[in-house]
Amino acid sequence: MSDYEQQNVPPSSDSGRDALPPVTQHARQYETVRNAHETELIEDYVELIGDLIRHQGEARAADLASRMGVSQATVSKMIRRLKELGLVNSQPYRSLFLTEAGQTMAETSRARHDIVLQFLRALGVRDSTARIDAEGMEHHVSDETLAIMQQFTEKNAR
Amino acid sequence: MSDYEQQNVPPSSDSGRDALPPVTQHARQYETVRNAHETELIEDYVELIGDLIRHQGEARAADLASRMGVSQATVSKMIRRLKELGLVNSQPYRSLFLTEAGQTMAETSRARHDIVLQFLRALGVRDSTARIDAEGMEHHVSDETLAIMQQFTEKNAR
DNA sequence: TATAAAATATAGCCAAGGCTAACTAGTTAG
DNA sequence: CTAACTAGTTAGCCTTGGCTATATTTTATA
Ligand SMILES: [Mn+2]
Ligand SMILES: [Mn+2]
Ligand SMILES: [Mn+2]
Ligand SMILES: [Mn+2]
Repeated sequence: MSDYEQQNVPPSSDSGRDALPPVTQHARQYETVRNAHETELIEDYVELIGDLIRHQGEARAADLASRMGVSQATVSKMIRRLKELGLVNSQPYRSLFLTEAGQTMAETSRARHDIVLQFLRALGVRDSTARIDAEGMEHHVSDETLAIMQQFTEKNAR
Repeated sequence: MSDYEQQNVPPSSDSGRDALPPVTQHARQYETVRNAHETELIEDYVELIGDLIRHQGEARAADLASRMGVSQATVSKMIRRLKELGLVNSQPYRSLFLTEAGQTMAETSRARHDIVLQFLRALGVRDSTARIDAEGMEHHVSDETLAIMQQFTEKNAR
């Protein structure tokens, strides 16, 4: 009964600047983000396993835990998932290996990660900040944008 | 007993190019990403509610659902969370309002979102791609990088 | 070579963020 | 003014990705 309205500035045609995107396109934006989040962690783990093998000769669960900043139990559970997904091979209590599919994913992810990182550095972002930002951004950069970043980096300095 | 080793290329000093970051710093990268993911959705909802109010005069749960590409049940649950967090006010079955805190968050998020979007456009990314990428990237861009993006956009065209 | 320590695994708990199905409240048309 | 439709809520289920505590297995050391 009593009107509880608090403000309710009416549309008045064009209140703000940029209009809202069409509903379908808008929904696609968020859907893309949700999809990226589904694979993000998987990619980071696989990429890290690949990096550990390249840099230290082997990947142990304990290294994953300390580098990820997460408990060993969390890593253990994740490794089970990676095996189920056919990305990792290992015997219990032994170090980890990437399957063919895992190696492919690791390479793809690392390449993408590097492009984003180098782009940020080329833009003028400090190295430690660039590393942090790249870790999150890499999963949300389209191929189109990635290509443009790579060109930019090539042109602008090293 | 039998050796199951598959490859195991030893460290050989410097296998790859860029060395791995120190463990603590490396962990901080992933922690930052995890933190961003905790607030991401909240920010997107609040930002969207603000945008709907600005552009259509009110924000209804149904609009949130169609724009987010998600079921009404999901939105309803989220709204309860937003209320618990003190970001949103509403009576059951009525439209949504932002609290003071909610408005502040909406403005901050929108400003950040716009900077990232305009930066991508200035870089040369097509509009529809830029919108998709910005929706995910915005949550992983540090203040430092954001400032640099803004400068870049100002210098480089519109 | 026992035994202590370190690494890995498993169990069980929790919160977030999806979903469908069933129910309830508001709004609109006849 | 009632019936039908639309909008919003609630319940219950699921997966993901954290955690702690407790086993188990390997590895190192006395
Ligand atoms: Mn990452
Ligand atoms: Mn993300
Ligand atoms: Mn946004
Ligand atoms: Mn977003």
